[in-house]
Amino acid sequence: MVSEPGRSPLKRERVREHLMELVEARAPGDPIPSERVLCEQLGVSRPTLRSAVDELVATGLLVREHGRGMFVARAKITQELAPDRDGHRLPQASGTWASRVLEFTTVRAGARVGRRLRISPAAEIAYIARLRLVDGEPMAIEYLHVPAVLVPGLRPADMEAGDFYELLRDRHGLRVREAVQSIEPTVTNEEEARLIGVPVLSPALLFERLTCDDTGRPVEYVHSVYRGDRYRIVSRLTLDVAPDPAGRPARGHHPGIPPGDLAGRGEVPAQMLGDVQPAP
Amino acid sequence: MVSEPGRSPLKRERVREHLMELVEARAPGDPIPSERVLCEQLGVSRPTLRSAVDELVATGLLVREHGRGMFVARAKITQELAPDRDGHRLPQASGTWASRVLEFTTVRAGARVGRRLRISPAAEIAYIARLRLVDGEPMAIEYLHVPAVLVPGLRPADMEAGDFYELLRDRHGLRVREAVQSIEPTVTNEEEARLIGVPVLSPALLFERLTCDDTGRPVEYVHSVYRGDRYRIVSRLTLDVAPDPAGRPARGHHPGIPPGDLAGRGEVPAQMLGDVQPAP
DNA sequence: AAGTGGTCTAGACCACCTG
DNA sequence: AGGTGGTCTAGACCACTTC
Repeated sequence: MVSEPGRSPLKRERVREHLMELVEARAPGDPIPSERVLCEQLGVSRPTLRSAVDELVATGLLVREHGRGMFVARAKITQELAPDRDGHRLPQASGTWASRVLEFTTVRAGARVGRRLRISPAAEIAYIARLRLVDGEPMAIEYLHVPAVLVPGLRPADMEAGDFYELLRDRHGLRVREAVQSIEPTVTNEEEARLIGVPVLSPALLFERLTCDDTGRPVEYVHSVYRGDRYRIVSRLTLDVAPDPAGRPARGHHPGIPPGDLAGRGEVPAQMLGDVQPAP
Repeated sequence: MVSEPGRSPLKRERVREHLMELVEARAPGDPIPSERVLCEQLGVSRPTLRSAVDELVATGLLVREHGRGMFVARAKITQELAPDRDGHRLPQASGTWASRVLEFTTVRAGARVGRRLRISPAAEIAYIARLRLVDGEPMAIEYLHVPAVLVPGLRPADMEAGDFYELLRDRHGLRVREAVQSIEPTVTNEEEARLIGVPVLSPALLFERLTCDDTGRPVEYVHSVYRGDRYRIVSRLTLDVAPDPAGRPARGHHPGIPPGDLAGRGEVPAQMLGDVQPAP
């Protein structure tokens, strides 16, 4: 059968719109019709239908459950941001954090990690992969790299209890002082998706952090992936547009706000958030 | 033809591994074989091959160009994080920011926005959609909502030049004081992808911000989507593990570091970064 | 057993780019 | 014209869940 050749801007998009109406007409947790039923109703093949569903799943509006069906997501990914009546109380961090060590080995640093930690690529490092859990639910996967000479006798159990930085101080005499951290959006690959329990290609936050001790020596390089459907960064910013219009400009004093929001320039304090990486 | 039923853990994953080897063996910008050639080499159908490619494109390792082919991405999505020899200089923000107004209308707030801005759903707001550009390249799409009574006479051109907060102060007598902002990872939908020039389902950062003036009255609600392949947040953190082991715990004094990195508890300062949204 | 989502195939047509 | 990626189809088999 040949479909009408008129301008039909992406069948997938049409299906997505229909799905979004279905979602909006239902309450969180409600089931929606099965893939095969929707295919027939909409007159599309299953891969096409599934492709549209993929998008809503990635956006966090729909969830699939294997032999059961598809359901309107319970936790809206964009939930209420701001203040509950009195004050400006921010959503509090909650839940109990725990760790489960997945891998604990000593390996050579290699070129990439060695460069970051400023040690020889042949130097040994403790490599730890651990799952971070909140109230027993996987929240993130974390890959730590620490020069082995700095943490003799480190055991896996050490990485499942307490504060790692306190351990560095109390047992190894290392005082962390400063860290440079980058945050960027990513999507989960197969391994990450499996470990933190989300679909492949789900939104996630990628953290990279290089931590130095009080002598400026790098002590840890951390690479971690946080699931995007349950983790967000919330910050309260104190703004201060220059009280004196003629005085020194107050630009660059708005940590956490993307620079373009504030001015036509790009000067941003390295101090906190809000930096741009120019494309090489 | 029936494929050997042995444990073949996802054909797609096998293809992805092969593709990653191809990428690593080439320099940025180099072409890789065409989809049909790869299908034959790997013995998979084209949808399967494309599904694997989709993942690498989303990750930022590959780029597709319509009638031309597939190429190793030029800009590595995870670029060098840390310090260039002397000091700890952070990558500086760079480039010239500009704005292009896409839509400028006055509409009723509606339930969602009205609630956020703490005004009647029937109250009018200025709704502005604008593209944010860096050196002429699209970087983000931004949706502003400002109560119309606060900004009489606001014109589209006002939103393309200068600092909006300074405009609020100088022309409308509003002094922004505080903002609550959330940052979460997301993926682009069709509209966002088209506007900022990335593939659908690319990683992106979703900002939401509610800004209040010095009387605590909300003056703007902003929702913006930043492309993930060219934008990242970089911060320098000054850490301070309690110098006195017996004193009050220094926990919660590490802004920007996910709480689980520090302790088994969940107490995190609302002050800055690093909050968890429990699933409702 | 029957229904669900998860994966994969083989082939088709289109739009775009390069000779 | 011939290659490339972009989209879609119709059908198959599997794994999981429910009855």
